[in-house]
Amino acid sequence: MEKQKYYITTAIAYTSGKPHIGNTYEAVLADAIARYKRLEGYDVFFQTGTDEHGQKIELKAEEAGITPKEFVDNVSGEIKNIWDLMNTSYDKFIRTTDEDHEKQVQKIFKKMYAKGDIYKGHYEGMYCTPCESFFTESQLVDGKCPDCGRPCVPAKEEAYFFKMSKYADRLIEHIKTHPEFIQPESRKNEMMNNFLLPGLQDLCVSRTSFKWGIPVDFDPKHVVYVWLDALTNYITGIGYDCDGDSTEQFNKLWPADLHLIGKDIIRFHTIYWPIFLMSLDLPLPKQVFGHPWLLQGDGKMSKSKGNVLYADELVDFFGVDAVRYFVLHEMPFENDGVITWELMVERLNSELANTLGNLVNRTISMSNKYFGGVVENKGVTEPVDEDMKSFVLGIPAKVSAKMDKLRVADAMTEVFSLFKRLNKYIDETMPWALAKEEEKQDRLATVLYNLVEGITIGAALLEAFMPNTTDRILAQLNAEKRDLESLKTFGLYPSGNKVVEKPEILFARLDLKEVMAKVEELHPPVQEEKEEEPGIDLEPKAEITFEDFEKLQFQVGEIIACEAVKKSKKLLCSQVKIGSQVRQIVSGIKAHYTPEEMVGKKVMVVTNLKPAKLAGVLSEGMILCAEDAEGNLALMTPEKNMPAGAEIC
RNA sequence: GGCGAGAUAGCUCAGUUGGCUAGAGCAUACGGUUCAUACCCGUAGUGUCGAGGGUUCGAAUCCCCCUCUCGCUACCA
Repeated sequence: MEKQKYYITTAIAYTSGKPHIGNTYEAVLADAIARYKRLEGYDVFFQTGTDEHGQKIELKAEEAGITPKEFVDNVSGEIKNIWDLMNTSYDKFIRTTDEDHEKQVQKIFKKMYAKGDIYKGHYEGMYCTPCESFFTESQLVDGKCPDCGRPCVPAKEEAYFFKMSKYADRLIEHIKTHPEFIQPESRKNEMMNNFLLPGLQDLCVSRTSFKWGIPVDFDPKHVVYVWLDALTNYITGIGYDCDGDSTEQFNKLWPADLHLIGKDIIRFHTIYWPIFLMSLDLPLPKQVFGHPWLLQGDGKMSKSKGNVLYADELVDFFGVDAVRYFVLHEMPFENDGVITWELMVERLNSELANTLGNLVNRTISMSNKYFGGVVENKGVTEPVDEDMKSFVLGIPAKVSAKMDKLRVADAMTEVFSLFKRLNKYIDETMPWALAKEEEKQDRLATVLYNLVEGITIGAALLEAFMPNTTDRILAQLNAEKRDLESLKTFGLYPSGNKVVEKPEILFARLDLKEVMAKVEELHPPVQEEKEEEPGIDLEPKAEITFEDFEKLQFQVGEIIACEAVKKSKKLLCSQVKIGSQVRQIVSGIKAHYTPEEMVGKKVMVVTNLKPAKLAGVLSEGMILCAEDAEGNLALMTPEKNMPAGAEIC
């Protein structure tokens, strides 16, 4: 019988810099699923890769003084190295700069245009370069990008648009009739309620403001929108051709069984991507899983805080399989996971070193001590054996059930419960006591045989998560790798085999204090932030004349009262004394200042701004703030005491 | 403001269609054991199951209301 196919993908990684452990997690998770499916007998195709176009990369390359291609070659190589270091078993590593991909994207664009799904229009609005996104004026946060908080620049482009609304009903229907399509389910509601049901906007799918992208071949001043470019990797990577000349591989693999992505890009994968596919008359992927993020304990990972964890560094500390274990185990299904040095050391010691490593070690030691390493099934069983055996034989089904639901962390926990059961079996049978009695030698041999067999089964189940560890255990036991089918039988370890003489330590225990000391050395606490504070470069706005500037009126205002705006999450409403009058000003700074803090402050106010209503509250001016790259705000206050109303000029 | 998810042991969480004295892991304490990487095994816990009300013979579970947290989204001059 021909094997059933299973096509799994990760999101392709954006080549703007080195991926941290949170990004690496996705590749490891996909790898665990891919490996498990292979164990189950599927013909698995696992694709990952890098997303390499866009203005952000064009700018980064310019900063680095190299061409965009050189830049992405470097970063893509680095990402591939990390994926390899983590032992991910991808079948294809696609790059969006691959020639065949680029060609195909151009053809796809043309086909959508010919079909009338893409039309030419104009786009006017504010543009955020890092996010590659247009926003309307009203969407901006203090003139900044609502997604990343960085500055936006006004832009008007001739642009191509995709008629999203044309397929919206079909997509809604599909989501309703395929409850498994979007995982976890809570994400489904968000997409439906926020985007689909209110009505989809047409999507701008081309850019003219930069060059580093795939040109629209019939209108070369446009490049294809990066998301249209990136999403299609899932089909171009396996040989899609939109002229109907797709490869056999494509016909076999598509539709994908699982797109594994971060929860932040669910929208692109469950709305835009399916609609693009509909436009191409292709079936939709069976499932999109938006996994949660892996965060570091002391706040979000951030390069400026110096607390970013990278896979290669963690591997230096703990080894590849331990790192795979951490990221897979600490990641729950729906909520973000947290990873800390303390937690990693704790997991390593208690689970990997104590439960698993020590079990293998003591079993091999006893085999050598009592029988010179020869493991023989003498068939002297006792009632306690049955309970252990049925427990061990029950685990594969449990693991399988968890994996079917993509509960990888839970699946791993099941495997470790097997090892715990074997430790208990040792206590139940007390081999050291049997060893002292001449007539119990055959019983002792049977017990040790059962242990070796049990460990062999556990090791086989570990393969998807920690492939190296599986190999190392089996090598020490002189055992063959088992397929899942053979795990239904207890006793397949060849009786009379000899285990290794000296057990190898699988996972060495680590001392938390020593680890922390080393970490400190590598990452000196960044107290003197001021020392090397990186400046922030903004997109330059168009030059204005002095007359333009003179139109603005800035004055010192004293906040005499302040309260939160009831109906809003971000707004504070302040009464600001300016000269003899009091103005009411609403500002989006609730996340940074409490109303109490605001009162008494002297701040910089734009006083001749046209009044407007925010969340139904009148605002007669604007309080000015400075904002850093992470969105932290600081009120602008006069350096010396100045009276309310003083002009700022 | 809209939509959604959640609040259970010190910590992280499980609790399927309402049903026997509410569970697991980690951490803690005590006991056992010595083959092993000072390891393993066992025992013990503590819970107003967020607050209040209701339905029911019976509610962590269903309904109402309140408080708080989180996600997405809108607004954020």
